[in-house]
Amino acid sequence: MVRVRFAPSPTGNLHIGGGRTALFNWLFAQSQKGKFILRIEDTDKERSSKEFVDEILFSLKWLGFNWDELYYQSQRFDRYRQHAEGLLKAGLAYIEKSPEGKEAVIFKVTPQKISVSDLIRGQIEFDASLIKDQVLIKSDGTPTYNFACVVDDAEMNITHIIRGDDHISNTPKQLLFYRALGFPLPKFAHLPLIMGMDGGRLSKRTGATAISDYRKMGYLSEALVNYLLLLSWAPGDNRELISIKEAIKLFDIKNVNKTAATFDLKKLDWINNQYLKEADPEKLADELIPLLIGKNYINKDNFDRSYILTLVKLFQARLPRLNDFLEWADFFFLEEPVMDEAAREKYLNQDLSREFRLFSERLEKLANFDVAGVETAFRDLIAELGIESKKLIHPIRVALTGKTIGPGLFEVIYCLGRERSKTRLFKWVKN
RNA sequence: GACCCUGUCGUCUAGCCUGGUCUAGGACAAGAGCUUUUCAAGCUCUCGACACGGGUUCAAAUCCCGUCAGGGUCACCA
Repeated sequence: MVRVRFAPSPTGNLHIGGGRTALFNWLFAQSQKGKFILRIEDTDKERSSKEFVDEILFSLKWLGFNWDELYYQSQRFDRYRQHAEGLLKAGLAYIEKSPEGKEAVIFKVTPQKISVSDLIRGQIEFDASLIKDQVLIKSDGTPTYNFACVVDDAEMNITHIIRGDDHISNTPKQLLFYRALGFPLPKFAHLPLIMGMDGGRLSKRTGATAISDYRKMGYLSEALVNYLLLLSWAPGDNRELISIKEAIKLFDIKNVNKTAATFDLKKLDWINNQYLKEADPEKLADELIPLLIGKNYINKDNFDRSYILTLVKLFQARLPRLNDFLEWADFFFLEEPVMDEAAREKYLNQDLSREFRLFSERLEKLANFDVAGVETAFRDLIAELGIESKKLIHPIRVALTGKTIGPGLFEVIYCLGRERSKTRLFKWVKN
C-alpha cells in the first residue's frame, strides 16, 4: 500500500511551492489508491503557530487535498528521544555538552559512498566524508529536522517521499539515519523548484506566494491546481486543461520534469479564465455576494440574487480573475458610473444631446424591454439618423458604464434597466 | 568556495529512454488582422528555441565527454 506524506512546517502560510508538493503527493496517492498523510512539523516552538497550522489546513482543503491521517511532531518528542537513546546505546551517536551543561545527541557520520535512486532523477551519488556529524537531539531536547523526519517517515510507513529539490542534499544524511536505525528505505522523488519571474526564488517581491493570496484574488482552486500541475508535468498530448480526475488517471511520477519552472501569472490568468467560463454561475455568485456586501454594492439583508446571477453570466466569460467582476461591473451597483476620463474625452467630448434624447425616447416607447428590443430600437434609430452604429454605440457605453470595455451594449442596457439607462444618458443632454 | 541538481521559443512544455518520420509540435505572452459594438472574450496569421565546443555514427535535440550558465544545499531552521 502506497503511503505518502506532505510535511509542512507551520512557520508561515502554505505557499505555492508547498501547494505543488502537496498536489504531487496527493495525486500520486490517488493514482496508486494509496494514503495521503499530513504531518505538521512543529518542532520549532518559537517559530510555529496555531494560526499557521489552521491556515495550512484550510488552504489544503481549499485546493481539494484531503488527508487520511494527521500527525503533529510536537506530540511525538518521546519517539525521537527513544530512537536517539537507541543510537547512543549502539555506539552510533555520542553526547556533547554545551558550556551551560546542556546535552545534545550527535550522530557519528562514517565516511562512505552513498547513492540514491531517485524516481525522477535516477541515480544520485554522494560522498559522506563531506558530511559532518549530525545533531539528532538539540540541547533544548527537541529533535532536528532530518532526524524527526526519518523517524516519522519510518514509523508512519511512508513508502514514497515526494518533496522539493531543495531536499536532495538532506537525502544522504537521512539515508545514514535509516541504516543506523535499521529502517527499510522508502523511495525518493525530488520535484523541481518553482521560480519567480525574475529567475530567482519565488518571493513576495516577484508576486504573491501564499495559496490563500490567490484565493483572495479570485482564482478558482481548480484553475490553480491545473496550473501547478502543468508546471512540471504534461499529459503528453498537448492538452493544457486537465481536470484533477483525468490527472489522477494519467499521472505518472516518472513523467515529472527535472527542470525548475518559472511561475507565470499570465498563463495562470488564462487558465483561470477558461475555468471561469465553464464555472457554475450559482457558485460564482456565492463567492461574489460577500464581496459585494463588503463593498456596500448590495445590502446584506435585502438583495436580488437572481439579478446578481444575471450579471455573473454576463461577465464570467471575460474575467481573468473572479474578483475583477467587482471593478468591471461596478456601474451596476453604483448610483453613478465611475468615469474613465480618457474614455469621456474620446467619446463624450461632443454634443450628442439629440441622439441621446432620441434613443431614450425609443427605450421609453419599447413595448418589450429585452435585449432584442433594445437592439431593434438602436438599429432603427441609427438607420433613421443615417449614421454608423459605432458613432453612437461607444458614447452610449461610456455614458452608461464609464468604461470603453465591457459586455455587449444591448445586454448592458437591458440589465441596467430602462430608468437607469435613461437617467445616465440624460446627464449628457444639454437643454 | 565545496558538493548536488538542471539546461528545447520571453514563459510552460512535446520530442530525448528505444538516434533517422524534427526544415523541432502545442499552449501562454507579444505583434498584426478579422469580429457591419468595445475588449481584458472569440477566430485567423506572424514572430520565436534544441546553451556552447568536441566526439561516436551514414545520420544527434536525442548517445558520450568537456566548457559555460542557472538553481539548490552546506545550522543545535525546517
